[in-house]
Amino acid sequence: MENGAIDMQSLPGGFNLRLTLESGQSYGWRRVDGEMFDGLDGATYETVADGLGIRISQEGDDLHWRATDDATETIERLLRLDDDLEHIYSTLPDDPLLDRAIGRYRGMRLVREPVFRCLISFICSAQMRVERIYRMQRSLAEAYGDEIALGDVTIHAFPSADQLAEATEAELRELGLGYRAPYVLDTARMVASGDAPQAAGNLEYESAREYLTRYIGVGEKVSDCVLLFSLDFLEAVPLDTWIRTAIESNYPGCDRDTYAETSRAIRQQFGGTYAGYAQTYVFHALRTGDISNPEART
DNA sequence: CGCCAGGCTAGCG
DNA sequence: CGCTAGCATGGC
Repeated sequence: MENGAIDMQSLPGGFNLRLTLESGQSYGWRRVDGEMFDGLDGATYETVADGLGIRISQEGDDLHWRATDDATETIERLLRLDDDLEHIYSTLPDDPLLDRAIGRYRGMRLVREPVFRCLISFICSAQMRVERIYRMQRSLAEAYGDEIALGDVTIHAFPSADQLAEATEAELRELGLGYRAPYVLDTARMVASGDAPQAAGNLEYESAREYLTRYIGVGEKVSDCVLLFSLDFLEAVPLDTWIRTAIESNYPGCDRDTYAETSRAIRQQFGGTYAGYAQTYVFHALRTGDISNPEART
């Protein structure tokens, strides 16, 4: 077991652990000192990544961690501490909605999620409330994942594709996955048989989005989530219900006939390269109701 | 009770 | 191709 702290004082744009892990991007961290969204500061979270059991919490400019081995590089990668947030903010457009979201959520970073659990998480996300998605992924981890001992606590890893491929559809329905159960199972079996989603990483963005729809339960929107939250396509803008609402009210010129065309328009509206950052700030603001949309029709 | 949630698939025309 | 009915489950 090792302990450490990462000093984030000099990190451009800062860092906010709670916003980063409770904004519906990653469903792979479990909050251990309370339920998700209960608003407590100094929250503590656990996950397993790179085979390491990790527990982290934030106190001011320090990100404290305890892990089964040195987890510094893993944490920096998972939480995108390599992103220059100030530069990214500077590429996003000035508009009332985005300005207020950035002002309120300064330090919220995108995540760089392990791709298989990201894929499964967002297959499960279809027609599902964010709060329930967290519980579903935790159920999958407890039912099929490895148990990692960290001191006197046990952390459940998200199952590998091989592990999840051994489940049955009936079991997954028992966990409350509903009609997504066969999607999850078929996708896990595809990945387990060697069809790796990482292959999308070598493609140009729109080709990559098309590529991931090969998996059962993955359409354009879920594909965009995987590209954005796992595969470093920061220009990806998942067109979910909240973003579509924002497009209608705030960026009506971006509303087109097809997903692909609306995607191009909103990506350009959000400054191109880091458009996915804008998407995530707007998504969190509208979903939580933290910010009343200045352009919304009442 | 009805409605809706980070949509997708299959099966039409 | 584009379009849409149907889909599980739980919380309000």
